[in-house]
Amino acid sequence: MISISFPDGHVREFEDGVTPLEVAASISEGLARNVLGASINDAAWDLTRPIHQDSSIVLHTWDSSEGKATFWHSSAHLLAEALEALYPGVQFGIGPAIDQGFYYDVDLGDHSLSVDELPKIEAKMKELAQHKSVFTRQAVSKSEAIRFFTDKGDDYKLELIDELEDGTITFYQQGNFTDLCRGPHLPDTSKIKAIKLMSVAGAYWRGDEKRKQMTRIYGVTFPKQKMLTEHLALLEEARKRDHRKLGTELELFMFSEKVGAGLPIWLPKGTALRTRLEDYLKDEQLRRGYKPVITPHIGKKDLYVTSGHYEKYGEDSFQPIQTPRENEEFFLKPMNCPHHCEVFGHKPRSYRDLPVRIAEFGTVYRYEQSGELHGLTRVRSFTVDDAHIFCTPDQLKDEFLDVLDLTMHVIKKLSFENFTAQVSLRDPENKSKYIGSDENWEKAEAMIQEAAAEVGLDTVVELGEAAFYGPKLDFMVKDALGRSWQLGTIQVDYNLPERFQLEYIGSDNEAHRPIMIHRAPFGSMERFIGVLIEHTGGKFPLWLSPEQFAILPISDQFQSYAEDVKGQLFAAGLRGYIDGRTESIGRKIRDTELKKVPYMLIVGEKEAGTGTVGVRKQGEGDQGSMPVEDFAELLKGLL
RNA sequence: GCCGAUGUAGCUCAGCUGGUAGAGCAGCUGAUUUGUAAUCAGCUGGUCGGGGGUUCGAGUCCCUCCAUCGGCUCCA
Repeated sequence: MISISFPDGHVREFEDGVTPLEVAASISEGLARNVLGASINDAAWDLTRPIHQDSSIVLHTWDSSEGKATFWHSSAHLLAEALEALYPGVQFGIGPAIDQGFYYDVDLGDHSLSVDELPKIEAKMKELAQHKSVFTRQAVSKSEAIRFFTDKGDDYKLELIDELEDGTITFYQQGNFTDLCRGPHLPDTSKIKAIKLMSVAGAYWRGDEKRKQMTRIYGVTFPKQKMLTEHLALLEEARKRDHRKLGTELELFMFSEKVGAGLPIWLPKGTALRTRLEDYLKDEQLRRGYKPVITPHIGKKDLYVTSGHYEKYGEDSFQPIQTPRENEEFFLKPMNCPHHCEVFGHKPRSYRDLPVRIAEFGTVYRYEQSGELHGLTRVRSFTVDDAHIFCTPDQLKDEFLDVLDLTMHVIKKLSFENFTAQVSLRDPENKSKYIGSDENWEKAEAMIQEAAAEVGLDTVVELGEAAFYGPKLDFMVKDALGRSWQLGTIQVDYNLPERFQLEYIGSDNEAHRPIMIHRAPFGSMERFIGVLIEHTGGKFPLWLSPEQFAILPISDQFQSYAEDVKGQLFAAGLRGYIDGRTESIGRKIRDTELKKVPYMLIVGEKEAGTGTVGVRKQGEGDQGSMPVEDFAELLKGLL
């Protein structure tokens, strides 16, 4: 007998060799039916794999991420089995579960797979799932594993095996398909009831663009058809919130083929929104002692040689602009920091003047590869709500904490509750990618983690995500389709002050090197607003909304009363317009609803006679009528 | 940049195996003066993404460039 302990603490005795599935069955029939995977002593475990020692157990159902991962990983194997049946000779890379499903990277030789073939593969998967093929786990020696895939002719698997320890290698087989795999898997394929292959994409083998590009097939599966239907409906809803679609519909911004790809053009409504966001941060920064500056959009090549940007990105930037006579070379600025370093350095600085906080909404231009461009979230020209803080080592922590406070303030103000704080450190395997001494890097990296811990911020650490001059604390937010974007960022930098030979005179009358903090709470106005559009679905908070109200006269006769109301509301500091078209009230309401103007004010005979407005809230309908001044107060209370 | 797909009026889309473009909405004009999500009628509007080719004839086929979409790689 062995004893097995459960997450709630209680312990029960079972026969030696009991399987998690049997354990589940001993609890309830329903659990046995719904369980998808298990963890034994925190290690992933197949439901049908015997347990031979005293253990702790966690049973995973669909409601847990482990349960879903097991389900989707098994689905990837099912996809592979179908592909092997339909495309003999296909070679397999990797096929993991991901956030919303799974994929498998395959090499189909000369055949280029088109989306039209997906239904056929889907059908094959369904057919194979119904065979109720059992997933069998088999430990194999490294030489056996190599022999198997050599015979099969799968170079990718051989490369993977090459990196594995002998004695740790397992195969999983279901039906006629055998794969190198760590597991775990479902007991059999029959649980996979609903299958949808989503898309086909290219993906470099092992993520290396110098290696072969494989075909990646994305799919998602569910234990019930209804869940798939709901999932697809949810995706459809998310597409409606796509900022590229809403941005066009609400006339916030546009792109023009003539102006150029990745160069957003802000339309009046988008500009109104963006300006309000900028003004809000500018005010906040003034209160916190930032000094706004304005610097040019280009800078001499030498500036970027000094900063190190030229060496790092010179080839991958927009190429220099040359003056016609002198052949001087200027680059469009890809960052504001070199300019700001010059601002700091323009006069002698005393320790008494520090910290110096130089702020600028600076527009920068970066060459992004054509395939990378994406609405407002990945563009070639964007405006950073940038500032650079130059301080003494003693001040660093406090300055960092103040920046953190400001960033959290912004995130809260815009209700981005679901962010991830990511500590982006350098890749210890590849230090040559970065400038500066190990000592400075270590100091900076330690400081960021310390400060984050101090304010109780939950962070995830990512190695290799640092900027080339320093580590970062990045705030990541997901878009409507679940893609993660970096918004706010705080970076500690010991290196640029050195490269620019920046100094201040300390109380000891000696020259010292300041430390620099780069920070941008929004990150980029473009990306921030792109993500904001998706979060709000275009229904912006009242203080940001380009129009706060629309006055809808029932007929022409009430035009002058409408003007009257508008005058009163303008006087109260609110903004809006009159829809004076000769249209039915139903029509005006519909159009205004679609424009997502927060409040509609219906004015007709009743209202004109009593000095009131009929208030209708966007998306919520009629709110009854109230005196104009009450409405003004109501709105001001909401700002 | 790479793999795959798409590109027809301002927007959403139709256009079969090649025979020289069509709808709804928007816009304009007129009528309607309207009470909480589309009043009616008429009209305008497209070098079918650009260029090249095949063909008697190309929105439909081929090449190429551009842009967009889904990914990969990259992201100071």
